[in-house]
Amino acid sequence: MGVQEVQACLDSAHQRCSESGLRLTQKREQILRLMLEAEAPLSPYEVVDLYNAQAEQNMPPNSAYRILDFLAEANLVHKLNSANKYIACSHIACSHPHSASQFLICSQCKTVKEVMMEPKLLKEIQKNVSSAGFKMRHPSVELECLCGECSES
Amino acid sequence: MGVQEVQACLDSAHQRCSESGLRLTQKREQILRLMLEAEAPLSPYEVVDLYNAQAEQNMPPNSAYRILDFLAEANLVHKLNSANKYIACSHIACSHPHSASQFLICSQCKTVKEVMMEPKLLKEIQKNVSSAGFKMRHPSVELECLCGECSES
DNA sequence: CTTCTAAATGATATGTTATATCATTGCACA
DNA sequence: TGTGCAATGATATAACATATCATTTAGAAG
Ligand SMILES: [Zn+2]
Ligand SMILES: [Zn+2]
Ligand SMILES: [Zn+2]
Ligand SMILES: [Zn+2]
Repeated sequence: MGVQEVQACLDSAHQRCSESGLRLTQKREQILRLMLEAEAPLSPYEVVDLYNAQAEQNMPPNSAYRILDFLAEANLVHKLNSANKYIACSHIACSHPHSASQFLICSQCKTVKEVMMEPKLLKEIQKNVSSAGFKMRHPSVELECLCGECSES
Repeated sequence: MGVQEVQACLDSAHQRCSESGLRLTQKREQILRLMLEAEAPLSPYEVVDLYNAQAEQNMPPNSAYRILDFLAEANLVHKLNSANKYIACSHIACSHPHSASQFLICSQCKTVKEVMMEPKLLKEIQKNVSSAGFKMRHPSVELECLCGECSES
């Protein structure tokens, strides 16, 4: 992701946060930028290492955990449960509201693609939930895949 | 799950394993029984504790990890990525083949319900994967929910 | 029924990840 | 310019996961 795209995401993130009364502090913004530039899933400890290398500071692990939690709560990053890592949302600068996503994860090269679920599909899933007497709060659809490149070789 | 149901699952598991050339050893069977009786997600360390309490033996953690891995590979238990726990498959004794499942997880009481995905739904998900140029290997659909009881109170 | 072999399990150590607790900083608001 | 609460830092430790090598066990071969 180019510098100007990253900046667009950060701007959009600031706007969205202030609209919802969330505080995108300097540290949180720094971590978000880092995630946007990484374009790959990062664990909290990997975030710490990257941050400390770049900023020549010393962020403690619990701060990384807290900040990633915040960003995930704000839908600016997503947690990939199958890897216990986080990845920047691919739709921060998009105008449409963020609905549920499918995450296509290449088991070989670890590339991740975030695809919005069509309303029809989401409704289909929702239907099964309701008929079991449950109420859905947050779906997590992670698909272990092979990406185009990796399935060729 | 009653004693006779557990036994039916174990019998079915033995049959399925021998058909696929897998070895459902004594330890593996003991752990599977334990999971069937628990009817709740258990972490490897919880399995160790339960086993050691019941059998008054001392299973090391790595054995629990290995055995749970084996059982998951054999589709006799499933790994819940969002909790890093395992739960016995609800369809061991069923005659139909095991396709992909949705896991409805109550965030409050941690009840889990495993619901088979209808082919139509699976195909819908698959479609999005293909159109992104990926090949699906193993879907993980975990839905953070409130169960019937918990959503009332 | 032995003996052999590979797979499974145990023992042990250690690396990694996650969290708990309290102190300190810094920003919003009066 | 204080005052209070949210955010972050410092530190310790708990919980989780894995690596390595030894030992046992189960199945195959003779
Ligand atoms: Zn997103
Ligand atoms: Zn790939
Ligand atoms: Zn199942
Ligand atoms: Zn519940």
